[in-house]
Amino acid sequence: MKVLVADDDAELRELIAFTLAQASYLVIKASDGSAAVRLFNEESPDLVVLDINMPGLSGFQVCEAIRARSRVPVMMLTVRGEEEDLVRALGLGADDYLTKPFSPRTLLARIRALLRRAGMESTAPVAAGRITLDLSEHTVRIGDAEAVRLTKLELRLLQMLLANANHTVTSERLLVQVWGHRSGGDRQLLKQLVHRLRQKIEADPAAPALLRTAAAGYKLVVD
Amino acid sequence: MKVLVADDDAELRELIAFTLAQASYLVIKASDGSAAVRLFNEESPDLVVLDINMPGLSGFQVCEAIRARSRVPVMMLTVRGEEEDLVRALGLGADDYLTKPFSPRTLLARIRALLRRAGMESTAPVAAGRITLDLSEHTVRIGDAEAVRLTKLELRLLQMLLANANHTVTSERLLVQVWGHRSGGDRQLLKQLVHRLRQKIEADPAAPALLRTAAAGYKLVVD
DNA sequence: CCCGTTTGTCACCGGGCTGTTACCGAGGCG
DNA sequence: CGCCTCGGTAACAGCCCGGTGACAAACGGG
Repeated sequence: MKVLVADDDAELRELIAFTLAQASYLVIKASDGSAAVRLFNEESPDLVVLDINMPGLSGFQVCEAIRARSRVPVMMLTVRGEEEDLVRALGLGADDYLTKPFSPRTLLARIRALLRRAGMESTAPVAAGRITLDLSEHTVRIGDAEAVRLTKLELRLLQMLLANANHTVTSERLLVQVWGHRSGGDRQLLKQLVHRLRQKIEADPAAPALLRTAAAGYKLVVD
Repeated sequence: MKVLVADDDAELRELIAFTLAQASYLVIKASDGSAAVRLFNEESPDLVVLDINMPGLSGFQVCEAIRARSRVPVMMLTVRGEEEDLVRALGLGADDYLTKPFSPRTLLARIRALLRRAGMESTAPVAAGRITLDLSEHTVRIGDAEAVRLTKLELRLLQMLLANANHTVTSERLLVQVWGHRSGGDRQLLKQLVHRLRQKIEADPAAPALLRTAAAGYKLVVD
């Protein structure tokens, strides 16, 4: 599950990101409004956490831009006592809000409630280069080829790699994100999963062009 | 639209009641928890506003009693800073909450959002493609075929799928929407219900053309 | 209260997913 | 050269999950 967190307050942003990562959400961070809009288009998150007060584009404007093309759940962050903000945010299509300060537990409970309500059906597929991932259908399409059906784990792995396209992701991190393992040691699982995924997405699985082995991990190469 | 308001604070209760009445909701008032449960059973409201701190039965207990038999939207009222309360309330199946004090405008906005989510305020389309649902008659018609009578649960399931025609709806979401289950334990129920519904609406139930199994859920395929 | 309908539960099957073990080959190093 | 490590590959077995049938429990109208 991918979550976009947009807040210009670095400390709060990292706290939220850490909390969500601990709960095995895949977190994408934005430090201002325009970055939030760009990352939303690039990453197609399943949920967006938006601070209202941001330099450049405000949370309202970001919310509006998102709502123009998606019904993804949006949670707004506000300072206490600004009721006008709440009414306006809900009017723009935000699904919920939190009043700062809030506890990590509260944040998690609300986010889970939102995702439960929304049924987490991100209609928009995730894409990078020639690779298009359809999370709701559990399929991936390479270029013009036919869509390939993926298993749950394969989907998670590919989602992680796609979120870091052209960058190496360490085996350690993949283990944590895909299986939730806290300790290392279980590399065999990853080896097998990579192998099975290559069988499905590589033209020549023996000579990987997309899912490459890199130092201490793997990397998804897109054009 | 009928709303049950339960709060032992007479002043706040009347303010809420007045606000809702102005917005042309029909309001039923309860001044303690046991009255709330009794009135809920007698009146079958479309939405419940529950104060957590009440003499006798607390808002938690009332919420629990309501959730044992209904999926009606529940909004909890809490005092500021009691984050534990929020987590507990959402865990018990409450759909939203408000922190006292709040403005009438905020209350109205949140209640409307809740009703919109529950699909009670929108004119939910009861038809898509060749499939036509008659909610009052509990029947469904496929193309020119004769209308088929459905049970309550079958109707709810089909209604959910129809509202998301051609899109996968996760099992988790279906469980919540049809039975109101909070924990995702019981897949057997869904399996059986899908099976029974297929017997009624599919030409060849062994090879489903309409109600197809999809990754992590089901999908209603319409042309 | 009785009886048919509806709903929940149990058992079983079969297929695909996943974890495990074993083995191979390449490369590093004494 | 022998040993070790590490990634890739294959094979296998257990497990999970969806489909199905049978039956019990709960419900509901006469």
